[in-house]
Amino acid sequence: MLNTELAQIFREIGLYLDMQGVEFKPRAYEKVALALEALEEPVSEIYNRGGLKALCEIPGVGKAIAEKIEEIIKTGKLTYHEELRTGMPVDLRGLTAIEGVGPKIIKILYEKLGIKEVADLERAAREGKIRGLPHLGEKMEQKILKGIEFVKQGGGRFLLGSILPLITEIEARLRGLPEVSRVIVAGSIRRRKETVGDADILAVSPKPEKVMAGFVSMPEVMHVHGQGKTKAMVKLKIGMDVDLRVVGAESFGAALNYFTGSKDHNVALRRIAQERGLKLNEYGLFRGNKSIAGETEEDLYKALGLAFIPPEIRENQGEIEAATTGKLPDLIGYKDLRGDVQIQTTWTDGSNSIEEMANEAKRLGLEYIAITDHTKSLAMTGGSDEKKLLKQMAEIDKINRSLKGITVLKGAEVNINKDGTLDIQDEVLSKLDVVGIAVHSQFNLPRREMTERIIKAMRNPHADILFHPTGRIIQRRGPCDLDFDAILKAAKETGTVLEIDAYPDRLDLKDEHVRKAVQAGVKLVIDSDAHSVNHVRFLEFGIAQARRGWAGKNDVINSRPLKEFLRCLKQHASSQAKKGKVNYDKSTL
DNA sequence: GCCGTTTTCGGCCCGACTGTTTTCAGTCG
Repeated sequence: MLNTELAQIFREIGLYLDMQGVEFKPRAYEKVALALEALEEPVSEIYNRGGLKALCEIPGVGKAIAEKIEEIIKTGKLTYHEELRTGMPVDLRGLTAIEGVGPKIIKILYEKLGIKEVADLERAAREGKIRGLPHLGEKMEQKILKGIEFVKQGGGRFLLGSILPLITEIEARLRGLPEVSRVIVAGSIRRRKETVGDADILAVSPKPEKVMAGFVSMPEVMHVHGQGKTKAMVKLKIGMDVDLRVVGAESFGAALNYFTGSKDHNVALRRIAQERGLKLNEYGLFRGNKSIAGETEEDLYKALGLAFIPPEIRENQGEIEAATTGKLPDLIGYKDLRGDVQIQTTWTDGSNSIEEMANEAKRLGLEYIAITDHTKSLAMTGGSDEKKLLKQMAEIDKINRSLKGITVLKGAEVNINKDGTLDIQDEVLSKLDVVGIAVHSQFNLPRREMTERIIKAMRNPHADILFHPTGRIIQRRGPCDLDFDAILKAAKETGTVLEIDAYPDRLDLKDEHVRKAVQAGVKLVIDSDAHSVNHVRFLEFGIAQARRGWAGKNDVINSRPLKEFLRCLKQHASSQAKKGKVNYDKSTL
């Protein structure tokens, strides 16, 4: 039983209890569902390792839920859940995915019309049977039909990198309205989550109605869900919902904090406020009726006794504890990178030349780049063999002689064969400055075989960086099944650096892996995986991912000047150490 | 049902908007 399946059982119990009007328990079950989904280790393994006691260490799991988990692991089902489902056998997951449909409405639909699944609901709505039910009228009937349509279109989440340009433009346009003094995009976009479900925009204005009117009449808007005095909700033509909220300047910080989330982070902050006899809402932090903070987020955190917490790590994953004890990490900054070390060119499947890529990187303020075209077993990209690589190296030498202000390093994205060997001979690899290794085929090997394959490749003395370590492509391909802890251990042992591939649909490593790597003391690079000059700017998404994983500047070696960067790579470190030029000590890297 | 350097019992985040209402329930974030 997968963690997500367990989570779904508990989520459904929460919904059933919600229907019955039970207080507080629904939230306990929902919370446990989220906690289980966030776990990397299979719950069954936790149980096998430490029984009920170990289960109780999962946040939100107490004695009662631990016993329920045990029952599911032992029997494959949960009697309590089965009983609830027998009482109302409906497709909770499908129905709650429809906007405006929650547990109470589902109960009414089932009891009055016998609706069990989305298809039943759609039919009933089309036949006009929804209107007239308690709490349901003609408008809800239409809203439900629209919601079903949206779900059918696969509506859901959007890649951060694909929607950020549009949202930034909308933000700029709002800022241009004469009635508006401040605008900022909050929500999961401000936290730089890799995918976002909607956009939350916050504005300060003395005339909210005018701002609302300007917002809902923008050409990108397809539908207005709702429009009040201070809040409007629309759906854009691209299918994404955008909420706009207008507040007064005195509440800007509190509102920004509230709309940035995450929800869990906010709940935790409010609890802290409460413990101090205060009340926190989107208008400010209050003692009685008196606001004691709220104009800026900095004030707010300070008044709660916390250091300022960067938006990227507001997930209630330990950042609040760290902020109380002064142990927040000093995150890498958006301007801290000095080089980009994965770049493809027209030599293989890129669309720009080495010089063009170098000039773009220079324009963005970088000091060095590594050209890392594909290698021969990736035939469809025209991957380089040894001969072509040597030719490219000579070409790079030539380019470096004429290029000013940026250095081009010789590299390759070397393919890892199925057996863990590399598809370029060591003799040629030894001549490269940067050897990236990557899996590009046979993604579905069993966990053990895949892990051993990659570790074997990492043990090659010339392999410097493991590119896109899990191989996932967001919304298209899941990660390879591998033992990430074993990969980290091998990285530490061999001095192999792990990549954060900043390409918006890769972002591989992802945030939680980054955090593990940082904790393990494994070094990272952030690079763009650019295949065109327009892609080098993707570095910002990689930096965001690194920040979400609590990485500091020190953890990311391409934040260092060129010479230092090279010293951090295996082959350079060891070869120069041999020559007695550098005191190579992995522990200081 | 969970949780605890104020608690093993008594708390559990808070408000906007909509649609259905005749003062509010449900959903959402």
